[in-house]
Amino acid sequence: MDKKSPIQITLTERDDSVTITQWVYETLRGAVMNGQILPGRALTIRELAALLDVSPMPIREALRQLSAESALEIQGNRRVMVPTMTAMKFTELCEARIAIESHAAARALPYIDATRLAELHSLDRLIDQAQDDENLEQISILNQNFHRLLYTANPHQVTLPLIESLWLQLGPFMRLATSKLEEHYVIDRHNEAMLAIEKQDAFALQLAITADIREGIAFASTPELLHRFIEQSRTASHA
Amino acid sequence: MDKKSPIQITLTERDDSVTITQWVYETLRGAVMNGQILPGRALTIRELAALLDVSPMPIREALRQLSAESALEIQGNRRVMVPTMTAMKFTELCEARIAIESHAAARALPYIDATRLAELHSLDRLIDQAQDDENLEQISILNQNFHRLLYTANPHQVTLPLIESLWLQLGPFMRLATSKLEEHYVIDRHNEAMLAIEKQDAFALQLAITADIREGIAFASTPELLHRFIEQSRTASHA
DNA sequence: AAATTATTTTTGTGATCACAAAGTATGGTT
DNA sequence: AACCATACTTTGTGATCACAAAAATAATTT
Repeated sequence: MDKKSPIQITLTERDDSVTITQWVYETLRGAVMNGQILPGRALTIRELAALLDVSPMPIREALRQLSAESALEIQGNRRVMVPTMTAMKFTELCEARIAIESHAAARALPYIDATRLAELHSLDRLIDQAQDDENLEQISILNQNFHRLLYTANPHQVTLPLIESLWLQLGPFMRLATSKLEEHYVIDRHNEAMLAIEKQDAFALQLAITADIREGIAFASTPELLHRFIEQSRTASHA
Repeated sequence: MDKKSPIQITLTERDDSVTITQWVYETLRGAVMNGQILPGRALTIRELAALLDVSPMPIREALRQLSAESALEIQGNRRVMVPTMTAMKFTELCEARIAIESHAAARALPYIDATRLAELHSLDRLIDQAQDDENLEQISILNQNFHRLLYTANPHQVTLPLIESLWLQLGPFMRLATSKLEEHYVIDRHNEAMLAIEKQDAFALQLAITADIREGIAFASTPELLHRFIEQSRTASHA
């Protein structure tokens, strides 16, 4: 058991108002999102239960939910693991993000009022600030919040769960991408998006979102770098 | 308990090679898909356990998975139910289908070889046949198979789980729509799609898929009819 | 020594139990 | 008769246990 790569999960204080299962779910979700669990690493219920100091039951439920969200993968052996990434899959995930998120943005556009636009602006300012501080973790979170705030303007919106699933699958690798951030290479596409919102220009908004996603992936990591990392992470699972 | 609307779930023979949880999941999924459970109807673990004659455990797992797929909804009370539909949500689901599925089709196009095209053709013939027999249930299933076969041509495809989630949410209402089928109103957009495939014309394929989805919803049910049914189904939950 | 079989351990699955919170019904008070 | 407090029931949650399948290890044979 010890020969398997160790898992270092950041544990947050558990609020009693929340069920254990929910807490486990959020904890494991965070661990996957932050790349704390290596792709291909087999996860066992009892191991995680011991790690999080709970009974196997909440683990089972959380694992099943994460699997349904494609954050984890159930192999034929009934074993659960973080899915391995391939360059092609990475491309597909990014293109899916663009297709769905630009659609979600256009659908949200008519519902964005002055209040929400102001909120978007203030979020954007926080992102600028985080960029000055070079706080990569923060940038990533705030960027997600920006997108979420945009799409949820549509009160009838149904795509956010799908989008979050894609984020989850890309999570570990987005993190790598941002970790390579060095220059002021990040052109702020959010301003472009907000300008489009003010003009109620759906097409321009879609272009801005598309560009934002594409650059968010490409700004630091060249295709070659990406490719190399992906292949490297696949071999890591053999450890 | 008996004052609640009764649930009539079609039980299939359980294969021993499959886990009970898996069987329960498929059974409940089918029940939701076929509209056998009224939206808004509260589902309890013990009730379903008694109904399917299994212990509460597999029910719990299946419910959690279905909730993660947006097939069921967890209320604040921790109660689980089939989500209620609104006209706006219905529109959003359809538009999401179009956005994602036309994208998935375009992405699959380069991978469709002669073998798969032949399979698509033979599926299409089966659909024609089912249409002659006015076998609505069959048409619905075969139509899904057609779309699935198309999208899964792409070996790196990541959107099918998302698409299936949308199908699940639309399920009960798609069923209504097809139940209104009377005339030969159904123009076959599948031929259009397959022609586009032969020409390797991505844009034409997207148009065909879009038209297919749009008509699949609209061909029998006028917006007014749809609206009326949706409102009606909402009040049904008060029974 | 390599491959195959046998044994032991680990693991997921599913059933049962205990408990607290939510819901429902009941009975008493205004 | 309407309202509220109390008792009772139902329900989800989480822990524990039993078991069979799978994995890993050890033993045996070719």
